[in-house]
Formats: sequence, structure tokens, C-alpha cells
Amino acid sequence: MEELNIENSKIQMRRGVLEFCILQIISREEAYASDILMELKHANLIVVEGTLYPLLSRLKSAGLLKYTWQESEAGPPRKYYQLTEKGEEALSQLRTTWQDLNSSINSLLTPRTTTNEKNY
Amino acid sequence: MEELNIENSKIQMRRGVLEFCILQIISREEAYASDILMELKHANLIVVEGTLYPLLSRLKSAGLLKYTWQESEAGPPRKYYQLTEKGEEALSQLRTTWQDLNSSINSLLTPRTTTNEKNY
DNA sequence: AATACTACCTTGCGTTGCAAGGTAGTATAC
DNA sequence: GTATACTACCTTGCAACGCAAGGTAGTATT
Repeated sequence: MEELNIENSKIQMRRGVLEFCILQIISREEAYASDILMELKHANLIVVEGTLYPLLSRLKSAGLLKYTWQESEAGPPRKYYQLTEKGEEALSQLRTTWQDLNSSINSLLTPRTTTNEKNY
Repeated sequence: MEELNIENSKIQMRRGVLEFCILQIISREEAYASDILMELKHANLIVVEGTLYPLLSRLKSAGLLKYTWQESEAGPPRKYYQLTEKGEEALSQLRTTWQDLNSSINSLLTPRTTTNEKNY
């Protein structure tokens, strides 16, 4: 059944920046899934395993990420992800997109000039 | 087939704020589909009819929008959308969500303080 | 009456998010 | 040394959504 509510819209807004945030997190320091989940949670971006794992796989097969297996001090080994060169480039572009989006939205948040609209 | 590229991520980022932007546009002045499409395009948010019409319907059946039929000077009549009270409330919440999201992302863009690195 | 334009809407496919479920390595308790 | 718990990996199945494409109808224009 079709279901749209305000929470849904909020969630969608956060989802939109998911890939951007994940790339950003990994770019700061290599990370494995639980690291990423924790950092996203601290940034108020709720994500679950069933979303993250497929997404990491997609980012890897798109050539933006690579990983190395590393032993854990307590528990099974972990896949630590790093950005590839292509991933760095993508992240850079996404930062620009993010800034552009900010400008766009700010322009929408500004009331229109009702007198003369030649600025279109 | 599964296809993820950088353009895709950019598009997704813009999609996330779609509902927010549409509500914002309508809140400034009642509008019909073509108005909205034009304004979104000016804000660099590419949207097509096949996306917008179902979305407007969802927003209406969620009680955030209402509309009135109005004659056009040249052409068939138009559905002019306005925000309901619930829609105003939703928009207000989305503005908050947007600001929170900004803070979150800015915190991710800032180098972590837990390490000694002072990059950039 | 034929064509063009505008406005509305639907269909069908592909992608994605996510709850739920599954496998396996490691450590701890008994 | 085997049972239990914990952590880490991943997959399955369904529903929501975007969008290219196609469809209907009212209103000029030729």
C-alpha cells in the first residue's frame, strides 16, 4: 500500500546523501562496516546492515572503493575499505554537488521578488 | 543490471530533497505542474512529468496539499496546488531536518579531532 | 476537419532500502 | 571440548520510487 508521511520525506532526504557521507567517512580513515554504521549514527543518519553491505558492494564494483582484510583483536577478520583514486575524484565531485544543492535550496527558501522577475 | 556511477549518486542527492523543494515552491505561491517543473529546473533539480504527477498525488493523499481547478487563458484548465495546514507543518519540519542534515555533513567534512592529524 | 499545443494521468521496468534470516570465525563459560 | 555468545560477513524477498514512454482530452490555429 502506498504510504507517504512526513517521516518518510525526512528519511528520503537523509538517504540522498548516504553515498556521499560514506565516501567522506572512508576518505578520512579506512573503515569497516561497523565503524561506518557508528559514524553515520553519530551524524544522525540511521542506516542498517541490510542497506550498508549492498551499498559498499556497489561502490566497490563501481571502482570507487577497495578493501583489505585485516585481523581483529577479538572476533572474525574485517574488511577495511579505502577510497580508490576514482573514489577520491567522485568524492570531490559530490562535495561540489552538495554545495550547489545548498545554493539551490537557499534560493528556494528566499522569497521571490514579486515585482519584477527578469532574473529567470 | 546493477549500475552505479557518480552521476547516479549526484542524482540521488538531489532526489532526496525533492519533496522538500516542491512544498517550498508551493508555499511561496500556489502553482501547477508546469510552474513547479520550471522552478525546479531553475534550481538545477531535474524532474520530469512522470515523477512529478505521482508525487503531487501522494502529497495530496497524505493531506499536505490541496488544489483548485483554474481556467487557463490559453489551453486546458490547470490544477493549482496549495499547502494545507498539515503541509505547512510538514514543511516547517523539513526545514529543520535540512538544517540538521547540514550540520551533520559539515561535521563529517571536518577532520576528526580524535586523531592528531591536522590535514587540509 | 486537421494539426498543434498544453495539461492532465498511467504503465512497466529497473534500482534501491530494509526487515529478516543465514553462515562462519573467535572467545568465554562450564 | 562443547555449548553459548558475540561479531562480522552476506543474501532474500518485498515494497517504494523514479522515469521513459505512452495515453486522453480540452483549446486554439490553420
